[in-house]
Amino acid sequence: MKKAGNCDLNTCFLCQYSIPEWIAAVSDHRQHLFFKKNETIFQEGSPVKGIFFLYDGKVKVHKQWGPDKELIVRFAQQGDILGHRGLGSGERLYTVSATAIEDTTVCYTELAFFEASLKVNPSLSLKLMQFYADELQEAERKMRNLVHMDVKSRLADALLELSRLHKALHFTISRQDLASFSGTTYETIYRNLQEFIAEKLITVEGRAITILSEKKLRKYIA
Amino acid sequence: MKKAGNCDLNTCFLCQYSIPEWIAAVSDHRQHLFFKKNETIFQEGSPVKGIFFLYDGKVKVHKQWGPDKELIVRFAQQGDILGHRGLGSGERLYTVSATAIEDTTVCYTELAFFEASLKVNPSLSLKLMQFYADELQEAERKMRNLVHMDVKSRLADALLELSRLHKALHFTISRQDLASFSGTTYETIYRNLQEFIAEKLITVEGRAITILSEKKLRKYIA
DNA sequence: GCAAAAATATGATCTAAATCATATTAAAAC
DNA sequence: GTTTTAATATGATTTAGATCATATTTTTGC
Repeated sequence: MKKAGNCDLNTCFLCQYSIPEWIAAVSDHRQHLFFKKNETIFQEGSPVKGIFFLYDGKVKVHKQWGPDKELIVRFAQQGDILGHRGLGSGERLYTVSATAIEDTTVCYTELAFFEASLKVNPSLSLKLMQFYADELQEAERKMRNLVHMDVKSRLADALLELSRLHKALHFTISRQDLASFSGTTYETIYRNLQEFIAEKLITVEGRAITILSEKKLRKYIA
Repeated sequence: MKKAGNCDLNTCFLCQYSIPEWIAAVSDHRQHLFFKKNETIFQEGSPVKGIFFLYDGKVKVHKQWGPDKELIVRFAQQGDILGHRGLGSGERLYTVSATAIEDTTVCYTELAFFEASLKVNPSLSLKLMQFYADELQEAERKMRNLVHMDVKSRLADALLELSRLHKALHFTISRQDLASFSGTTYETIYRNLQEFIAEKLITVEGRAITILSEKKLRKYIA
């Protein structure tokens, strides 16, 4: 991790929903950080010192289980806030890890500054609250899916979610990450991908996946 | 559902974190509702008109799956807010159902009034945000448990959670609800309860469960 | 550029937990 | 207070998906 070039003060969650007068303060208090692919941005269990905003790149937000198992709870996109789970009432420890899955630039602000920003910018608070509500809904939907849907349906859901995030029918992801995101194992993902390929719902070249029929994929979810 | 006696304007999430000057307004805008055991307070998929606060009784917050499967995401306690997931950015539909599991009194306020309350009471907004952060953390922890822990461990987790909520080692819950809360089926819960009884970690009399060894139960989770 | 590590491919085996089936008991409704 | 309905008890059967094993390919660190 090293410092990186400046962000445009216009892209991230913080800048987008702060009043114009506050942007100068943001500019003073932000810090740019660069993470290479596979570098850890923050680690589950370590103390929360600040909040991150993804300026460029891709990040997976995940929970560890033992030495070699994980669950990916979210893929963060440009502009997204990272580390906000630490704002809860308990001890201030990150409850998830964040890892760059490609070279990534983030803006960082100390917790105190972010909390000041919330006080100064009502619409930032409001948006953050909405964001929490949305994430909570999504987490609970996923919980229900884990309990009641089979792997193939969860994989279909994951593929559609990834397509939505990338705003494209084509995207790149490792099978391992796809497994961790679908709440299953590599082997099971491998087999189910084969099935989707055979059914001509997707094509796969290495890590690149292309959705051929969003519609048919969606049928697996309902 | 029918009207019920007045609340004390001191118990619920809304009153607790509103400034004293606002309480009169709350008093004017609240409505008391009474729900008998098994009555639905609100239904997943129906439009959000307002927010509820649990004054007395017990409520399960659950997601439906098909005609006869569900997942209980939370048991609400006295003072708790209900319906707040509706505050997200999407369409204003409840994403969960809430059902009284014993005779229950709730306070109800229309959405507009609650949103006004948020604007007037910064500490209410702050608390709500913390509450969201906490719920999100918990939901993601449960997701991880669903993926990586076996049923027995999840049952242990559920029992300890129920004990925490009731602030007692003794509580009452149907096996069906315990299954829906642990993300499994009635039969599997039945068998695992038998095992815990055999191991002398709990005793069971009808729907009443008593935890004998919190410590040993906790070992199943780590 | 090469060695080591990680990710992928794919079959074989195993097992936890779902489903099915049926009896019994308890609770709620009329 | 009896009928209907829902919850509980418990064994038998099935199955989805995890785990294991091993070969191959790809990526990454030095």
